[in-house]
Amino acid sequence: MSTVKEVCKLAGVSTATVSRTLKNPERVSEKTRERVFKAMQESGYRPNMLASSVKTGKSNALVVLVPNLTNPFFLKIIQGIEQAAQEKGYSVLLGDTQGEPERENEIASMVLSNRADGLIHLDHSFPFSKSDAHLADRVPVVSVCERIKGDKEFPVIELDNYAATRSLAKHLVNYGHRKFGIIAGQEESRIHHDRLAGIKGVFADEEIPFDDNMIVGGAYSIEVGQEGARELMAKPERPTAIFCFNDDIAIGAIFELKKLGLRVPEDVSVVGFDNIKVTAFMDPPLTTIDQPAHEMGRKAVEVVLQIINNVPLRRNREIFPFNILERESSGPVNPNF
Amino acid sequence: MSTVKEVCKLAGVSTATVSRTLKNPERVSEKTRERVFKAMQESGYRPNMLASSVKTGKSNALVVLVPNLTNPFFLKIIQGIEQAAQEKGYSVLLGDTQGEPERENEIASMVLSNRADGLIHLDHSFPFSKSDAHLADRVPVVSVCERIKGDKEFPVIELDNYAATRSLAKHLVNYGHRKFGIIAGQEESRIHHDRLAGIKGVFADEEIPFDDNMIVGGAYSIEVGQEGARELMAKPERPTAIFCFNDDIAIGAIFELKKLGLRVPEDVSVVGFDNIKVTAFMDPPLTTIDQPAHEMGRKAVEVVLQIINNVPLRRNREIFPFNILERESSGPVNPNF
DNA sequence: CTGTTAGCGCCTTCAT
DNA sequence: ATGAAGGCGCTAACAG
Repeated sequence: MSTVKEVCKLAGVSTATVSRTLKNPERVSEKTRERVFKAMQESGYRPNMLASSVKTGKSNALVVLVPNLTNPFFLKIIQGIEQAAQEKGYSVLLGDTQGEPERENEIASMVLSNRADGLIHLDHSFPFSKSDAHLADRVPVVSVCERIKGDKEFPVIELDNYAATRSLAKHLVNYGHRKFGIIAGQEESRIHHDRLAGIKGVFADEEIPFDDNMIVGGAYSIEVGQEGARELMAKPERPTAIFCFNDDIAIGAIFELKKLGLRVPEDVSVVGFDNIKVTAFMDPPLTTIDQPAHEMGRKAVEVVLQIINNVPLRRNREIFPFNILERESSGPVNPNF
Repeated sequence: MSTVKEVCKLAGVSTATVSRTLKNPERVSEKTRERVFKAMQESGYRPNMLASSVKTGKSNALVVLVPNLTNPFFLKIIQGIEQAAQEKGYSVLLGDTQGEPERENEIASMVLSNRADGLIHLDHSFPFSKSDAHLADRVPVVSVCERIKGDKEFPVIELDNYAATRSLAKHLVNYGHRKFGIIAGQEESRIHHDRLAGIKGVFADEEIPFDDNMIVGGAYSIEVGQEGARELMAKPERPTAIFCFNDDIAIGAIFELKKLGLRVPEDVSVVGFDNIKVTAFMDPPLTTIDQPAHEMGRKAVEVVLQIINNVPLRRNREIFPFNILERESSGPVNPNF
């Protein structure tokens, strides 16, 4: 790989002129510009990004921390991030944390060692290690779809989870359901709270009794959905409708309900959350909440770049609108069930 | 962010000693080592990766080119890549190309500008622009699951696609099927050829006639699966079994067949390819080919690192074993159909 | 408009 | 075992 110097020799100019030809072409006469470009061609010159980054202190890269790469919902977000980043001339460093704190720490530390200028976090954990915590103050961080817990309030891009589950709950209540089950994900997270509160709010409005032992689950996976459905249907008072806190859980739940010989939605209604692509093609198509994941990813990039460029943020929370998709996995309560 | 110099001052040593403390601790006396570490702590020092990369000429990063981030199969590969890279101290730059040549060119050029040391490609296109082609000769490139077309033979990690579709075809023929349809992805790629050849090989063995107008499709998406199924079922001689060249296509095909009032597998058998997670939880669970995507991703990292480190490769093609999963979307031919 | 010069932060001989 | 000094490739004043 050839360097500036070779281009200098070939074009008969100084390094400054070469640099300028690339960064401020208008400050170079057309003649020399052409000569320099030609020299670049001939020598196969490529500017060394790293070298210029050392100078400017900017790596033009963003790190994305994702708890689980195989969750299609995250992928939609990441795709949005990726596209927005490309448009802005940034590249994306991907870190699959598997929810393990050590991995989070290690990946997050990339932004401390100048590999990246900012960090986008798709989980609720504080990603830095204790010893790095004080360094993290100056680092541009944004969280998407979750809120990072801890003292510092990081900017966040999120859905109105409370209103979303309210609308799901109303939808099911309107169908006559009174006995519910919930299969949740990780319970420590903020979105868990918001979603639960939304449901319980409707129950309170409608004076529907609900016992917390009808909440099962613990992770956002198909397997948890299966296990959760089995558990709920073994309760003394079986639910006629089940809230699943994401679509993967709903996929597992529906699979298991069918295996138990139950029909969806004739016997049990099931609703999901996220609207991953495949839910529209399931049997039955899943009633769920559509999150504008792609747009949320784009917004995350926008916000983190504002922080990087010291543009003051309008607000610390960006709340995106949801959309309830009433498909065929939910229906009227079955009086004979 | 503090630099070496501050550590020097605090510890009362030279920059060389600080550098050595990190890279060759054994060459520094225990006393000073401790002093230096303490100084690092106090000043919150983080080595600037970029700066050292300029010196060493290694960025310790790999670029991954993906045609479509939302395809779950690619995600399994990427997860494998990510993990292996992390273990080796490399970070992963992700580039979603959307199959667009310009994007490919731009992302691939990162490896020319020293942002990355190597490139892993999940598509069959030659990723560099024409003007970069001659520079690409010296760049470590590996392709996974596809073979990069062009003059140069890049190392490739792949499945025995021929044998895999052979086994699917035998499976269906054993069930008595004689009338087939195929919904394919992009037809220019090598894997398309191999998979088609595998199927036709079995047809030849069994003297089963097959007309190429029973091949439809054009992309690896759910929508193409839907459209393909509709098209095939409108043919004068309807197939009793359909090969889908990936699982997304199969998902769309099954959805559409049901919509047409047909039962799977009682009326029509459907088989997929890849074994993405959700296929095990569909109704009916999909018969498909399991690819060890995770391991293939890991292998890709291993191979590209060998090239980077000038370790001679044992072979230019690594062929991974497949596994046919006979689930419930395929069954005996229906004589009344 | 162009060249000279002085670094960016780190690594690495070469001395001591 | 440690320090001084030069340089990786590029950028950014400052001159001219």
